[in-house]
Amino acid sequence: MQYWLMKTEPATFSFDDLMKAPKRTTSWDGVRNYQARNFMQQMKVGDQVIIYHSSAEPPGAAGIAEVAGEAHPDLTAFDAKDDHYDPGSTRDAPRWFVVDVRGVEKLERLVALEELRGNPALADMRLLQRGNRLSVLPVTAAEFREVRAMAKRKPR
DNA sequence: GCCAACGTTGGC
DNA sequence: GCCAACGTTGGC
Repeated sequence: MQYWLMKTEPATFSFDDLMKAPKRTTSWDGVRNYQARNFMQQMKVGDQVIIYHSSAEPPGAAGIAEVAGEAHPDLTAFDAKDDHYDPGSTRDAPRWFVVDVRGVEKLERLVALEELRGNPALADMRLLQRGNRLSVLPVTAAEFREVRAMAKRKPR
């Protein structure tokens, strides 16, 4: 089993939106970055995912999800009217993929980015590396456990 | 293959 | 709204 972190802007699609979705599941569409795509293609059913709220006040880890369906073509790339349309992706040769993500549980509290940065146990977390902009990132098992543990403790 | 211009992400 | 840190595009 592997662990991941996926970013979303809660103003567009929040963790609560995921929990309210049919079967608490949604296709994670719109990823248009090759490195992020490659990570999604590595995901297996049952992999655990931290859902992270970006461009939020405050930004931080909001909830836990799991991979419910492995990579398959992102249909929004074929739709000329969609914001994420890419004429370079065709049904014969899809360029972009989604995974299906199922909400598992909301964290007891949002663990803010600032607090993640302040935790020495997370010093190597990829999310916190300078200049990181990837919307899909691997997380180690230890980092995953630590973020969950932080949500159960009082904020510092 | 180089690299300047441009677009995007995302924290602040 | 600003801007650093990217990734992408396209001329050459």
